[in-house]
Amino acid sequence: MTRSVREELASVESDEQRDLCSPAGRETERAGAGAGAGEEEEEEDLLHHPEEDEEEDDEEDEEEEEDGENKPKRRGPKKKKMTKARLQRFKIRRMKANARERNRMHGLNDALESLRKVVPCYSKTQKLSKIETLRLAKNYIWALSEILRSGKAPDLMSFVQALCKGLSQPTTNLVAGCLQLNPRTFLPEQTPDMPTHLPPAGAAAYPGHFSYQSPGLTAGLPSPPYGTMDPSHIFHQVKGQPYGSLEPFFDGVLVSDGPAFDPPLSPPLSINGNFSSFKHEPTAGSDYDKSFSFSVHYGGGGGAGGHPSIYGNGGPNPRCGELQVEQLMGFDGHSHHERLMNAQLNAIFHDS
DNA sequence: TAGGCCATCTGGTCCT
DNA sequence: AGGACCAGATGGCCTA
Repeated sequence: MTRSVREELASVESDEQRDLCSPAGRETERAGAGAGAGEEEEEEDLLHHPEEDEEEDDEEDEEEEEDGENKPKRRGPKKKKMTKARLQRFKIRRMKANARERNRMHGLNDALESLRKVVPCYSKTQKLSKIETLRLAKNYIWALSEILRSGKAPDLMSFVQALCKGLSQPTTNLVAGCLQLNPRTFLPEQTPDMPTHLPPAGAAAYPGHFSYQSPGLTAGLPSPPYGTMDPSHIFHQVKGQPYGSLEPFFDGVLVSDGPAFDPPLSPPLSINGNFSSFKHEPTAGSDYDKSFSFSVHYGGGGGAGGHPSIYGNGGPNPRCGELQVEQLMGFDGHSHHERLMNAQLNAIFHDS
């Protein structure tokens, strides 16, 4: 091994060590038991390549010998012999490429994690899978676009239906858990005996409390702790953009009194209307095209420090007569939930 | 134990 | 030549 090759190899190896020390690198370590071991084996194989024993010097440009006269000439670039030096360079190149690929995937996963935090259902303990995160994000974007396009706010059921469209059952259950809803109340295929255009039984039966039914009623419902459906997600703001694209729609309603990135987490909103303008992709078995005509009031006093109206510790919203977001959060009590939400919001808004 | 999810490795392709 | 990106393969972990 030449000196330069040896140095480069050491450099790459130290890079990998750095990977192992980084947070993402711990994942590498976990999987390293599998793939990493395999890599070592392969490297061992490469190092003991049969051709290697034939040539010990650095002749790299020597062309591969033809196996025989009878064999047709191979097209394309001729393969070069794997000399020891070439083998080492190949190994180094491969290790570098692997490290880059790892970093790239870590970046991708970081971005996905950021996405998880801004879609409606976020939980550190019950992470959405990658594909479900993307699906939920797509639904979420679409639903918000519909709000902007139609100028009307959706009723909760329609909104949740839109969010859950195409999601797996467990994810749907998770979203339901976040909302403290029973998936049966908004999944048409799961409520054969209940017309989907009717208000959910839970809402009708418990006007002041959107109860979440026991997991036993819903196959595959994950165990607590669930994530939370943070209402601020619905009107999530982009860093540096006080109200993002929602500003025109909620112009005059939202209040900003903080620094550049200190958004009022729960703007005082009173939303009425239906989501009948929802247009869903044609999906087999999809029955989401029905229109609903509920109304949801998102009351709130706004301001720094959390969700005053949602938690009931701020200015009450007298306009909220039908269904308040706080009523959807059927946890034990405000203090507990507030802590939960604050922690989550901190994670969301101070993460990046 | 099968299936889902995930991280990683790897070789190919394209681009600079 | 080297980096970014991609898709396939592989093996580990977890859960029903």
